[in-house]
Amino acid sequence: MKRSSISKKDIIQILEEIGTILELKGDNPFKSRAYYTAARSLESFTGDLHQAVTEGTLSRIKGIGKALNQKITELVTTGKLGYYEQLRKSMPAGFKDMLRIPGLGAKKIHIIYDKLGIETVGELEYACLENRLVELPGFGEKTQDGILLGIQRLKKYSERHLYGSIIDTAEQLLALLGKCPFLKTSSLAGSLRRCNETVKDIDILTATNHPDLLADYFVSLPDVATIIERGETKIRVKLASGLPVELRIVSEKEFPFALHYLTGSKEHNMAMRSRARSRGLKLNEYGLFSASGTIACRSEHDLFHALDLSYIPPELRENMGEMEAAEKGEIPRLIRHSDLRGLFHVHTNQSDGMDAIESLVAATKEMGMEYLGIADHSKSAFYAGGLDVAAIKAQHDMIDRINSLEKHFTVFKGIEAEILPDGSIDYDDQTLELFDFVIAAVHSQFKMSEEDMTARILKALDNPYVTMLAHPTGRLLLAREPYPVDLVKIIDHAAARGTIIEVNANPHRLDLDWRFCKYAVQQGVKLAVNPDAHGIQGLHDIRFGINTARKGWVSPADCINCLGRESIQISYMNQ
DNA sequence: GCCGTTTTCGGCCCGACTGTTTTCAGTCG
Repeated sequence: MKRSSISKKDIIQILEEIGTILELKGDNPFKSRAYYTAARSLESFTGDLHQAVTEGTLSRIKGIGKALNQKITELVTTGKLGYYEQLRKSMPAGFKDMLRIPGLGAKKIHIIYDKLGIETVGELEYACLENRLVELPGFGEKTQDGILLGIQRLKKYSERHLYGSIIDTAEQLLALLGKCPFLKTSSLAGSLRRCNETVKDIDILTATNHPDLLADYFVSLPDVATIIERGETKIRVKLASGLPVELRIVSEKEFPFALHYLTGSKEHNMAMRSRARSRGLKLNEYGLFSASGTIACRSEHDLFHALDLSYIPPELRENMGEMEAAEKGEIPRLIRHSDLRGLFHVHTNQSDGMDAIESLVAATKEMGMEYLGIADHSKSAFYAGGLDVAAIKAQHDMIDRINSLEKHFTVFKGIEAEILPDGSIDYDDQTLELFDFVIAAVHSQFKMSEEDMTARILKALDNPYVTMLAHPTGRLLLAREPYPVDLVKIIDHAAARGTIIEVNANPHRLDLDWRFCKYAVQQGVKLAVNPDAHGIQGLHDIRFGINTARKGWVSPADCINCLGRESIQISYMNQ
């Protein structure tokens, strides 16, 4: 069979775009949903697409039937899809951007196009300013104002935010709400509660007997800048920073159902509701109902049990296998912050870190850890003050001195060594031998082909001194795309060689991605949740890495830094 | 376009809010 060079990512994007175009064309909404569903299925599919096409196993993937099988096969073999090309030609390119304007959907975009001939966001903005939308059927002054405001906001704010950059704001908001005398219970919900790496807004759920008074309290909080929407149970506002917040208000009795509903994901909710429906029940955010009445649940645990499922932690609710696992009672005991016994990948002021080893040791002990793995940059990272051999020896002397004074704590000697473009490590074996562990990392030459980059990293993993692989894709969330690399190959190779893969906890990285953690764990790869700290403050980023690991189905047994210091020394440190 | 313990056709999660309407359509999550 012929094969094109089209990537899985390209295919996913095309399927999503087809879904969007069908939506815009006013086609059967379930058809467009089928394309979105297929795109999501491919996202979590870790097999080789070319192989699946060759072997005819594509239709085994959930959500891919006859038609999508054909289309994906065409994409994989030719790199193109006639249906998609035609579809794209049949609709102005600007419609896709218009769909991003809040309050504007497929139907309204069509009316605007049919009556005014508007095809782009720019034209639309101009038409609003000329007051030309108000006369359209179903439109009015407020709609036009809303669209104009939406366009301006779209220009001003990026749509997504890093989890790490808004979780504090969210928790502060929750704490402020906690001071309201009418509040009974509250919780964060939405993608923030599911610990997604980036989120669109803050979702908060509250229970009270006095919805009006709680709502008044909320909208009068000093940080609330504008009220976007205010109903009896749902309020949407923007904070002064531009961050959207949605508050839902329910009764205490409804709280568990609403919490589950508002936590999502949407796909998980749909699966839950389908499951309820198939048992003759109805599930919504207010309760679980049978023909004879309501089924009381005091917690989310009760709700899952009522549907014959074991409890599914919020992080796993992505409809990526959690329903099936919960049905069989196979949800793993996910890793927790308190399982951690030590931290690797910490930089000192000897390369580009801010603090001295002694301070980092004290801070790590304060966190209840038994060991600390120092890993400054290696010599090729001159931009970061990478260590030459003399500096390494000086650092090791210092670590020896510290260790000689510590009875219940060990500092391990490590290095974040550069994987050079040819896949070699930037120290000779003699130098590498000096370390307890070596973290291999790519920091240069990102613009290689996927094939070359994969070969580069595979070769580095073959180096017997390499203990673990740092941030496998080099991505910076919302800032820099991952370099092209075949993660499945990397993970398979790490499994074969016993190389550890890092889950980098820096909130800008969170790399290895949770979608691949699950695959790595299934292949028997051990992971290390590493802070990649450049100072004492950065040590606490570890919590973001724990979130990612939990989302990736990682249990304590899969994570080497859940081992005590003696076990880790024996099992994983170079002798 | 997918799917099957209401199965090969006829469903597909379900409700809140807004704005434009006189009872609902569109959008959103």
